[in-house]
Amino acid sequence: MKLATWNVNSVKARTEVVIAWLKEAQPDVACFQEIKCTDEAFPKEAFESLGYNCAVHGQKTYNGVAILSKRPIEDVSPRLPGGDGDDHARYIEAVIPANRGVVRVASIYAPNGNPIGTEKFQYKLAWMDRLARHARDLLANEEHAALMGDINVIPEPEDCWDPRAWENDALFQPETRSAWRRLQYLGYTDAFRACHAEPQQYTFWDYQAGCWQKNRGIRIDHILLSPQATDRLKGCAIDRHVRGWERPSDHVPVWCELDL
DNA sequence: ATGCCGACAGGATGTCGA
Repeated sequence: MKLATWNVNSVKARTEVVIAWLKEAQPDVACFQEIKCTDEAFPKEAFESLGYNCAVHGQKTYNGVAILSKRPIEDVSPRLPGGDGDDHARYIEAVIPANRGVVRVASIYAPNGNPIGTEKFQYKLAWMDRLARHARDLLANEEHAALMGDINVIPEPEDCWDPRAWENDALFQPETRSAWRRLQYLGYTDAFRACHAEPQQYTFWDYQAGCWQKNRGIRIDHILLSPQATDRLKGCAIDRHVRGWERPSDHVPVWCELDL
């Protein structure tokens, strides 16, 4: 079973690119972030014609997440527990039946948090705390779970082209990286790092300053697997080439294969 | 240097992203 995540940076502006990638990659499940549209404006029919069911938690202009699945989508919950008054559409979770058992998947768009020293950074940390609490609660189910998305964390210095360039950025603060480690201490595995040791493997390249051409990127899109899902992990990869397509997102898809 | 790019809403240019 192939599970993928991709921050598409507007699904309306990217529909053709997304369709091209779905046809090429053929994921069983695809989690999208930053769809930047309401549920009504989501181009469901285009994806349904490729055989996908859609669960959408949209929002006008900003944020917005979705789950596409070739199999039925069950038990959809369109928010992360604990967000009192938080109206950002940053989380959707559902259960997908597999050949053997089920897999719980979440499409996650964690806050950016810049600039540091502001309420935006506090919001980022509070949101990561909520994510950790919910991730902890999910472990009690002892099920296959894949928490995937734009987590907006650079885990280690080797996950960016120049750590000094990121030292004042919210994505690389000690508190941010601590929140990331907490998810792993709970028992979740970074699927990409479980499969690959090479440094400088990126999922995002800024549109500006020729970052793509110079390969100045960061690895911020992640797949976190529960222990049960990790035991089924067969492989994980970054679809880097998609960044070179016409009118690309600034992020590229990340996917993993689970023996389910 | 806080811009360089790109999407959005709206109908000019400010906000946001990372």
